Amino acid sequence: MSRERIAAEAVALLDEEQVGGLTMRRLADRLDAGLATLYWHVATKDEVVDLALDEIFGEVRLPAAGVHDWQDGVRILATEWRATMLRHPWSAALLGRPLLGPNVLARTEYLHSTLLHAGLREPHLSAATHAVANYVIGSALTQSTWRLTDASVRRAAQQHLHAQRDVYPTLADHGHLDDKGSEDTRFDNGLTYVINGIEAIRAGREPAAGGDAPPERGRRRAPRGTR
Amino acid sequence: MSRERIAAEAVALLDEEQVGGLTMRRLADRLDAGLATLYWHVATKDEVVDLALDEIFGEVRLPAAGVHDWQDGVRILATEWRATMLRHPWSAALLGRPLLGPNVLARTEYLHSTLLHAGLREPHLSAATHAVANYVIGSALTQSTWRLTDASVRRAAQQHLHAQRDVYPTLADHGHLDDKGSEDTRFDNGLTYVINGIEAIRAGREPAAGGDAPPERGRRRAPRGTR
DNA sequence: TCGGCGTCTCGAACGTCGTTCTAGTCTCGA
DNA sequence: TCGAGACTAGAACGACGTTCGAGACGCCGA
Repeated sequence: MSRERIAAEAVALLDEEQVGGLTMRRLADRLDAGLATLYWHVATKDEVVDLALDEIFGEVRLPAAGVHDWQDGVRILATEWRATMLRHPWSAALLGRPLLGPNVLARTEYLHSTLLHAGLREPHLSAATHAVANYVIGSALTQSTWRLTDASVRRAAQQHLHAQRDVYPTLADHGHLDDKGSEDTRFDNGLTYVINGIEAIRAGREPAAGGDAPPERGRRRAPRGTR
Repeated sequence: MSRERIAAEAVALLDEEQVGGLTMRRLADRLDAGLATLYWHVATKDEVVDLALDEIFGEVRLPAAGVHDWQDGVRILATEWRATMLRHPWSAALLGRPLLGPNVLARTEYLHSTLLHAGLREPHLSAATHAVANYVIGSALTQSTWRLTDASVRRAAQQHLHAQRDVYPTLADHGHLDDKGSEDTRFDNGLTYVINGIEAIRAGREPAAGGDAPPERGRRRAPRGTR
């Protein structure tokens, strides 16, 4: 038994039975091993979850280097990232832990360096990096959750919304919970807003509201009176 | 004992001890009641979680109606929303369930109607609504998670990153995990990208990439040949 | 060849959790 | 007075995460 096998089998178990199905006992059974054996290779269940999460982030293919402009690069990465999370919908519910595995870091590295080479500088460099990542995470979380909710609850919610159309007029009238349009298209459009918003700053078309930028590395704050 | 007290006490318990501290037994103790009593008022623990989540979303103050332009309205709502989630960091980890409480719906209603009155139409109306919401959720999730991680783990992660600066050159050089700048500012900047991106579409300054818009309600597709 | 020491395996158990069962108390209208 | 609901609660069940101690396996120096 190896950590790789544990990670792979944990992913398979999660794919089949979602978060509630991941049990140390069940995982040990799948590995044809005793429960204590599993605990010899892994300290806690949280560690298994971290392994499973980083495992699936390894599925996110990085765009080829130097082929795309920054917008396409970001768009490809975000799309791949989201697709991976939707392929493993349990991942969204488990994000309440720091993601520090090598695969996750590699994807963040790509995103950050792409935006850096696009010409972004602090404070917008890290703001843009987080903006894209957070948009992807939030979208995947919302959508996975909705997808994992049984159809009966979904239908009940929709009826509840329409029954209270005086309280929620806009939501009811526009069928907020209905499956209107493709969810993929909605994600793409939202991603476009984010990318266009970043591009406007990058190209200097918008006032760089900025905020308190951290002092540049290796550079000192200008002495009083030089400005 | 009432559902209101249960919700309030559950929030208090979660605030003090995070997700792991919420136990039906502990909650019953805080309510000066037996365990079975609690189960008479509430069917499952999930129900308690739903109550607690909707309870804190009631803290999100809606912007005054008709005072702000749509950008300020969205910005105020998003800022309040995020502040509430950061005030109760456990909320981020519990979002893997459908949010259908009245308080959550009321906030979504405000967001949706604000964007509608700004002039947005499908497919951009729902795309923009989800974009703002998902950005807020993703940001709050990322930040709460990082905040709940003990300082020792955070330090270890930073050192790990710098030790492998050949693997993650950009992240290490820019101190990706360091607390650079204010997190509030970073959130504000990211929100600006999203809002500006939406505004560009709304004002027609960007090609409305669109995608497959659902047919308008009550309107039929134009018959063949009329275009 | 032997003995010993890491590596790996595992059955059994502990404590805690969510949940249920059953029996009990209280209040109030008929 | 009495009976039916509203409400309380002790005790238990099964499943979970985790730990303990004992054993099996292979390799290496003596």
